[in-house]
Amino acid sequence: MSKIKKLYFQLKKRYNLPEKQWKMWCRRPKTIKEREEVVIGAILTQNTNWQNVEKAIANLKKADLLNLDKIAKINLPKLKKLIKPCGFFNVKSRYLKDMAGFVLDSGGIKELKKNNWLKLRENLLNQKGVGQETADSILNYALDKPSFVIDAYTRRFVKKYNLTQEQDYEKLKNLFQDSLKKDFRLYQDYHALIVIDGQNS
DNA sequence: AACCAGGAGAGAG
DNA sequence: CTCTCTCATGGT
Repeated sequence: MSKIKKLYFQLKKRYNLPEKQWKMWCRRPKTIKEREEVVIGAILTQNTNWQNVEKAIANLKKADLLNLDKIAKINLPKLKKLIKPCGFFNVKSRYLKDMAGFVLDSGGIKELKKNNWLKLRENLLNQKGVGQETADSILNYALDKPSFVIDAYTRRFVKKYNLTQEQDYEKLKNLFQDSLKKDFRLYQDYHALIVIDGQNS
């Protein structure tokens, strides 16, 4: 068994991965509304801690704007004001609107889910404001696709357990994917454990 | 008061 | 292709 797989069982046992430990960013969305929230969160959380994102999301929810249709229509200054707490609001507001447009033009979340996800990943990467991490977050968390997310937590995790010296995003991604069954739930759980382990050390 | 927190794009060399 | 700079807020 690979080191990565062993670590998974080890961490799962140590942290007893129960539903209650699942916070918003690692909870499995079911409804379209929830999936759209994940997409929005994926953009807002860029280079920001989750607490600030929660404030921005709370603002959007309070204004009843926490869905892609509304985001696509709202005027830019208003959107900026609402997402201000999570920083970089000038770029993120533009990214959000672009993303909303992209999803809607594609026929919505439901249609996107039917796409070949490798092709969809390419399309996502062509969107301004969507890099590899954001694309994989959307694919894995919002669309139930087995695309492993490499982020700052994952990189620290890899270093902490001496899994490899590699820094390249794709190579790190493959390191995990090649060692694990292609299961989007497993990828989500693993990433949640990586974050929990990172916060407990 | 500096520094960090789940990134990505644009420009320089 | 790799490096550096910029975008900006909130908590410690």
